[in-house]
Amino acid sequence: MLTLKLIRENTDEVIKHLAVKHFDGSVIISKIIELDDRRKAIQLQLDNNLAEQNRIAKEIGKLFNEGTTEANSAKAKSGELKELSKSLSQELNEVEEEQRKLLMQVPNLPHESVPQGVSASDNVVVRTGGNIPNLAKEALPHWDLASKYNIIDFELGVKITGSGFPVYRGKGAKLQRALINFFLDYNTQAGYEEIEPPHMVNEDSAYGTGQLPDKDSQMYHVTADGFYMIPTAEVPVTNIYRDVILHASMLPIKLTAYTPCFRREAGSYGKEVRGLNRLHQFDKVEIVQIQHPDRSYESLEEMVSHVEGLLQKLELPYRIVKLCGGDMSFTSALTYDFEVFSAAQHKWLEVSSVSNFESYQANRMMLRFKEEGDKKAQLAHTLNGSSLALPRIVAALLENNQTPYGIKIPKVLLPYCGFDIIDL
RNA sequence: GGAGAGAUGGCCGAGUGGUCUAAGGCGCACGCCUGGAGAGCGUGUAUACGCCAAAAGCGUAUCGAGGGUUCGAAUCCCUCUCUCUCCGCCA
Repeated sequence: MLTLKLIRENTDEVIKHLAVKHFDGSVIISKIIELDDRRKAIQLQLDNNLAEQNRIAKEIGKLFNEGTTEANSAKAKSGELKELSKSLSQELNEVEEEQRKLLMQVPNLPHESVPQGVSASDNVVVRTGGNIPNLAKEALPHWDLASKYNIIDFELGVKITGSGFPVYRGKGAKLQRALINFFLDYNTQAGYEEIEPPHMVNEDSAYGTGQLPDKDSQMYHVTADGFYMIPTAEVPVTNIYRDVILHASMLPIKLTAYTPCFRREAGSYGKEVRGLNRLHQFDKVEIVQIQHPDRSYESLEEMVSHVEGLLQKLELPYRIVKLCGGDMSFTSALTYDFEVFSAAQHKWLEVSSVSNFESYQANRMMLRFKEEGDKKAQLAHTLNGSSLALPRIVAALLENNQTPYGIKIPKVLLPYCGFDIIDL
């Protein structure tokens, strides 16, 4: 959520920047400011009114203490004021709610370095690495390899739950565990504190990171208890600091967590989602940083090279793209996507998305910090990224490393797997 | 799931209708004292919104959340949430 201060003080700038995200803010912004003027006027009147009521009540209290029980005219006056206060505060609530609703509809401002563009094809490739293998003509896509070596069973998942819930078995299951451990170790060595958070969250948390109200159809909702299955560890982990005021000296806070992720992804079926390409449940290791506004872009770059290091160790061909205005998420100010090349599908697959949300999430969840000696708390910046999402990494590993005699496992995973090849 | 007890500031904890402008303590910050430290003494110690060009200052709200009674609610009433204890169930 953008701050009212920013909207009021830099109205034209805000509208101009929103246009990069192809969001026409002119009408909604002026509506928000208009509501804000009304809000202030109402609150001034209400506050004065309440102050008068308080004054009368104290006076009556004084009379009682002095033994006088007659205070009927004051009581009547207070009654009138109370009526007025009631309608004013109702009006105030309505205005505030309407303003909040509008504010929630305004996306985060893109950073000035965000490239212009409307779709993924306008994203800018900033770096590439690794080598794309030359596979034989008879090379198999990962879903065929998965069944050939009996390491992932998609049909069995359908029987147990439904499509998009694969069953990993044998070396396939072990590979999952190896990747998770490898990622977590790599992150904690870089100073991230390991967190194991709840896999379901309440409504407040879902609002805090922005999954609600607009993306509720993407989350599994446990209606009996009002919980949501987490679509990413970002939600529970970032919400650790909801309604918290930190000391500036505690920044940056760096956290990492492995969790399964649950996404309904309603309505998307077909070739694009075959095999591991898109699932309802998948494993992911996430990194989160809470940082001082002056240093959040340094952190973003640090997180980008951190994730890049993982892909290099896995010896996968990758590219890093900077998302254009039209392809960015609602809440992000700047996002780098990481893609690996899946050689049998001849496709780049997104395996990580590293973003700086600046104060957009922090404002929504009241995550602030106080500078030593300062009286006023200010909003922190939040950042997060995957390091990494497993299924597409597995897809690329299987396809790219296939040989006639089995699938080779990257050296870095050997201590975690205990094997260096998946064969028959 | 059943029965009971609770929820007060950064923390502990008092407070059952009117100087609550929330006692007291701990912690923290600053000052005095000291050769230095400690002890002691003193002062201060939340958040949001609004008024004000800004600061100072002032106003309003906040004692788990929401509603109600009353001129006046931390205190009384209703609803909800959460925590604890006991029982039941359970990895």
